[in-house]
Amino acid sequence: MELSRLNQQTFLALLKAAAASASSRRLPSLHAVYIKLGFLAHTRVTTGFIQGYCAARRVTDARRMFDEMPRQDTVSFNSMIHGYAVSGDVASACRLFEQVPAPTPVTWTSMVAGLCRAGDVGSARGVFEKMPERDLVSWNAMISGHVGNRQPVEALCLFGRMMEEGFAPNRGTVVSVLSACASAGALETGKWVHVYIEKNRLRWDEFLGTALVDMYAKCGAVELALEVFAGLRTRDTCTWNAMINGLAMNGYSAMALDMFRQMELDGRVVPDEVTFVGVLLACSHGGSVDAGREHFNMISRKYGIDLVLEHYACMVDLLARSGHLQEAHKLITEMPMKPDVVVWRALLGGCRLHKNVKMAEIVITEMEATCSGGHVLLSNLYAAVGRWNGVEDVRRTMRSKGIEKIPGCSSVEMDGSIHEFISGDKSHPSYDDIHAKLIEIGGRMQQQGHVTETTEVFYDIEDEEKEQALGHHSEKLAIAFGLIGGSPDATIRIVKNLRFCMDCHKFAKLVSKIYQREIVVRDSARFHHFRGGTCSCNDFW
DNA sequence: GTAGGGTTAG
Repeated sequence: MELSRLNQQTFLALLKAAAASASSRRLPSLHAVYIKLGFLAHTRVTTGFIQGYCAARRVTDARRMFDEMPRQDTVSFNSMIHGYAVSGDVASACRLFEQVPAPTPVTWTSMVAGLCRAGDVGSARGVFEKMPERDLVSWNAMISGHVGNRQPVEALCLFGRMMEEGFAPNRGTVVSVLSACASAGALETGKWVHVYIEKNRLRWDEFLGTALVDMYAKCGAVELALEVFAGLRTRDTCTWNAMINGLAMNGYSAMALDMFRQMELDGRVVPDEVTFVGVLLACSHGGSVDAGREHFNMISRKYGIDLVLEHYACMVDLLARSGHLQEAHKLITEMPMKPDVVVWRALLGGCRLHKNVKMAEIVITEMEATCSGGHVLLSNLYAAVGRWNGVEDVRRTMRSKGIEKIPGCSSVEMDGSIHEFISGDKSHPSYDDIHAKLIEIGGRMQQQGHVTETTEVFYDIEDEEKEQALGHHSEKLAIAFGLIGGSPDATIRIVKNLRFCMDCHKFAKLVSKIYQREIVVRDSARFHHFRGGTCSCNDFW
């Protein structure tokens, strides 16, 4: 039977609608009609069904139709491969990829994206490099794959290569690249992208606005984030979330809460669970326990949003930080889901801050020791109160369980490229200069009568040795590097993967005073803006 | 528009 153009379009429209509604209950009945009318030979419509079933996470049904269709074309192959890739079945995607008669950039890109989604960036990159020809989307897929797998520096390098090869970035590209800049703290590159957007008049949408606001906020340039945010025509929930969270991370707690109020007043968008992570973060960094409790209660009562693990983690963090250790512990025991290591670590952090060893020991026995974070915190806590045998015990436990301490890593952007420093690493080409600078800094600090804090070094060793070990913390290397290079009045911007230790925090404060340099450090929890010997966090983190 | 790439939290 001939399927008229109208019917074909009607069918495709119906399919699209059916696939869009998450439950996809209508797919089977559409399927039945389709069989009854004998339309199986219509490749386009069958492909539509394949996509519909894939979108409904019914890949097996999609595959059955694919196998039954009389003429499989490139598009149906690609749709099927993409379906496998999205569902996480990379093996099947690979097998089918081998059978495609004439793979196009779309086919290859589906594989690249699928491997990235599955977390195998290495293989994805291998496939990407093997592609006979790449188009813009292929580049975008690989760039976003690196970003999604926490490899922002690789993403930025690839972006550079893409431009060298003459591809003009589009919105998809810049959104991913801005996200890379955000996680790497690459402000200069981010600014360049901003200029590129304006110059080439890329069309603004919520994705682009959000990515730009987020980039500025995550690079510690709050004023610029606010400026962009104010100038946006359209803002969705994500955009507001990026702004609220950006303010919270940078220590502007009151402004973050005010922004949330504005969001409510605006009325065009509805807060979601992410919004409240930002709001609670603001309360936490501002030390506002009461506001935190109020907002926490609001989440489900006023907004009907289900509380998720992150909300509990924030709340435990807030309570524990401000010394309400019992209440924090009680909240953990009462929460409806299994607490994860982030939650326990938040409580442990509070125990360390308030030097409550007893509670910390309870916590450590209650939490399943699967991650190094808790152990390191406990070990630091023992060190802080001088219980060196405790430190050694924890170390031994970690060794026996094969838990490794995550190495500290700090990065600095210099002249548009990112320099990474790993704790204790001596491999950077400028290491000798950095080392000399660190000695110079130490000398100037001593001249001014400052003694370094040594309580957070993990072993009971002589003080000089401890200082030596501290000298190698990654943020110190990065700060020294920042002092050597760049213009003498430029802000030194650093991104660190772990939290600041007490000593490095003090170090940064002193450097900002002695060298009259602004230093901005984003650690794993928040921002620290150092200026004239003080920090925006008021030593509360 | 029958196919591939994009933002926020943790």
